[in-house]
Amino acid sequence: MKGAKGKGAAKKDSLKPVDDKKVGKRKAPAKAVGKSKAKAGKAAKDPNKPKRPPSAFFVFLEDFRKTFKKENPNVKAVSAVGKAGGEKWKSLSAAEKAPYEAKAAKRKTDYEKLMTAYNKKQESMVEDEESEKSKSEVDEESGQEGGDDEEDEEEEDDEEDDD
DNA sequence: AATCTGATTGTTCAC
DNA sequence: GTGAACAATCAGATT
Repeated sequence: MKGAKGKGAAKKDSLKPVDDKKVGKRKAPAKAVGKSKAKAGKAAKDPNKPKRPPSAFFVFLEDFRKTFKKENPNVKAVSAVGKAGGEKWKSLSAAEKAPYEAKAAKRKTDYEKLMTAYNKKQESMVEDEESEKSKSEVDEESGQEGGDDEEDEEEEDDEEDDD
C-alpha cells in the first residue's frame, strides 16, 4: 500500500464530518513539515519562525487529549482523539468554548509580537538575501534587551452571557 | 535513523 | 476576498 493514501479521511458513508477539505496534505516541501521538533537541524529554514498559535480548538484538544487518553489508554491513534475532539468541540456551546477562545486570543496577541520580530528579521534578510552567511549579524539586538520593556499582565475579560 | 503520516478545526499568511 | 498550509499529538509506517 504504499502509504500516502490520497485521502484517508474521506471515507464517509454514514458520518460526514467535513465535506472534503483535503486537509491532510499540508504540503511536502521536501523535509519535515511541521513537526515541531526541528532537531534534525535542517527542517526550518528560518531561525526563528514563530509557530502559529494554537486555535481554540487546539487548546481544547490539549485538555481533551488528556481526558481522552485517560479514559482510553488503549487508544494510541492521534486520529481517534482528533475525531472525538472534533465531535465534542462542536458539541460545546459558545460559553464553553469561550475560555478556550480567550486563551487562543491571548496566544494571538503574543503571536503578533513574534510576527513583528519575525517580519523585521525577514526585512534584514532580504537585504542580504544571498549573503545570509552572515557575517554581519553583529548587533542583532543592540537596542533590545535592556530590561525596560516588560509586559505580563493577564487580562481576563469576561462578558459572555450567551444563551 | 529520521522523516512522515493520520485526523480534527481554527487561524494565519500570502496574493 | 480566497486559498493553501500549518498548529499538537504519538505511535506506526515508510524511506
